[in-house]
Amino acid sequence: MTMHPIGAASAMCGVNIETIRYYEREGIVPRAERTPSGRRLYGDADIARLRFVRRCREFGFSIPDIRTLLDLSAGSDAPCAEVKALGERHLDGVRHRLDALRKLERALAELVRRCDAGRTDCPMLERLLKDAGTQPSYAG
Amino acid sequence: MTMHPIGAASAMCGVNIETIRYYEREGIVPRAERTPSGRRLYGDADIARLRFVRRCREFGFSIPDIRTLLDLSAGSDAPCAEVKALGERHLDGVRHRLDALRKLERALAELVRRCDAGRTDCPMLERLLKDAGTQPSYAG
DNA sequence: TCTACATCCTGTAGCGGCTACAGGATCAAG
DNA sequence: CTTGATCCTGTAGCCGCTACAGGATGTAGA
Repeated sequence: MTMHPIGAASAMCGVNIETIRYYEREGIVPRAERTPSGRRLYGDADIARLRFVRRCREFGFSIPDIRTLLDLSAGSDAPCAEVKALGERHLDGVRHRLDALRKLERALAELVRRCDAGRTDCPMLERLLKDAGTQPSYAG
Repeated sequence: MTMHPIGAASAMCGVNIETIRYYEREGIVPRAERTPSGRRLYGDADIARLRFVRRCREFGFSIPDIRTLLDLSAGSDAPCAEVKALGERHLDGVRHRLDALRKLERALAELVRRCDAGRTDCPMLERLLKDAGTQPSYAG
């Protein structure tokens, strides 16, 4: 099997070198094989695993979630129900953050809109100084 | 002036005790007055400032941004233009995150939707394992 | 007065998920 | 044989808190 040093592996999987080493420290990917001088070597399976992790991160899964997904994908029994449940929990979380961020965007847009540049008194500062109007509840 | 210990001040401004101390360490609020035994004491102006900081945080402003807002509100010249500019920059950032999160939500919803619990093969895992379909680009 | 218990103090470490060094070893090409 | 790229380990920093440990002080009741 063709083995690649970490730089090439990084380019192939789209995960930055430092992050690959971090994943190894965290046990997300197994300790890589080494050359006699101690340099890491990656085969196709390793690179596939790193790509999987990257894709999971792009979908916003946490490191513990990814650990679970890796365990489920390694197990022999049908994991689909559990995978789906995990995905749904994550989706719920994302939707909550989305709601919070939408509220924040509205409140912030309103705050800025009321602000006419060039005047002496500043409505935006005043609203931040006093209690007034719609308060966002930011969580994202 | 009536002075309050940190617990009462915390209740009045809605900022947690540890966070108040953190703000003091960071120089967001000035070092509080002390009793002879070294306990912090807060007056109305201190509590108003803490409330201001809390409100800024609820609008998602960063600590450095809040420092700037505090400087602007303390200055004697008309700060509205700068305040507005800062608000707009922040709003831009929020909108970018909102876009990213919306894309993520769509991609994730699609990923989960395709997953029928109970089957042996798992489409969700497969899509994470292989390159396929819409990839989110998560940044929030 | 003694005893509980609440509140406060400083200082430090942890969270997540990286990222950015320092300081050194090793490798490939010319 | 030199240059420069690549790699190694280990540690610290990012953000905005939060959670201790271990101790001092304050307050209220018996």
